[in-house]
Amino acid sequence: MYIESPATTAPQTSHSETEELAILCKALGHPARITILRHLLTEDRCICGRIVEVMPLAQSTVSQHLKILKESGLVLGEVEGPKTCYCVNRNKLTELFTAMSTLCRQEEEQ
Amino acid sequence: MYIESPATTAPQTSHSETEELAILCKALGHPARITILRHLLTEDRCICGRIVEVMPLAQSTVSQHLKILKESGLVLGEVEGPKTCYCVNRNKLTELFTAMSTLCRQEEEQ
DNA sequence: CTCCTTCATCGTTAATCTACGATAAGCGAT
DNA sequence: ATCGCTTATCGTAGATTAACGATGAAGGAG
Repeated sequence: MYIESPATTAPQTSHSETEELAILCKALGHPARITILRHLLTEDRCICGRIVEVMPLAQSTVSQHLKILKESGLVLGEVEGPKTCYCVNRNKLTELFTAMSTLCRQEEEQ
Repeated sequence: MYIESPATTAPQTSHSETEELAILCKALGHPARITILRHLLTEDRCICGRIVEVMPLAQSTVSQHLKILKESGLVLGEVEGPKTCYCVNRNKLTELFTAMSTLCRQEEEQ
C-alpha cells in the first residue's frame, strides 16, 4: 500500500492555505520535477530506474527530485523489494488544482 | 500603460511549456509572493508602499519579491511619478491556470 | 554465501534564495 | 535648489538548492 504521509518524509505540520500552496508550487518550480510528474501521470506507476532512463540527470539527482516531490505530498513511493515504485498522489494533485483555481479566480469574486 | 515584458527585466528567451510552467510555479513558490499576488487581485491596482504596509517584511525584501513576480510575468509595474503601481497580468495568470489544468488533467487523457 | 541490481543517502561544490540595512535615483513640493 | 517621499538597487550574510560521484543498504539470483 502507498503511504500518504510517512512520518519520516513528511513532518506534516499544520500549514495555512497560502503556505501549503507555496509548498506545492515550489515542488513544481523546477522543470525536471514537472517532467517527472508528467511521466508518472502517463505511466500511472513507475520504477525509479525507468525515470532515470528518461531524464538527462544522474541517478542521485533524480532521486533527490523524487524526494522533494514526495515531501510535498504530490508523489507517493512504495518499496517493492529492491525497487521503488512511484505514483502520483491524485488527492494532492486535486488539492493543488483547487487551490490554484481559487487563486486564479479570486478576481471574479466581489 | 503597463508594459508586458520590459527588456530590462524579462529577457524573454524561448521556453518550452514545461520550463514556462516551472518558472511560474517557482515564482509562486514562496508564501510572501502568493500573499502579494492575492493582495493585488483583491485591490486590482496597488502602490508598492501599500503592499509593504501589509507584509511583515522590510521594504527592500518586498521590492525583491515584486521583482521576481515581475520577471515571471505574473505582475506588471507602472511608474507613476515617484510611486510605482502594480497589478496582476491577467493573461499570464490565465496562462498559468491553463498550463496547470493541462498538467492536472493529463491523467484523464488516454 | 556471494554477486548484481536498485535505490537512498552522504559529502561536496557552485549557484541561487531570502532577508536585511544602507544607499541611490526619481519626482513633487516648498 | 533643497527637502521629503517612494522605490529600486547594492552589498552582505546565512540558508537552501541543484548537481554530481561515491558509498551503503536491501533484496533477488546464482
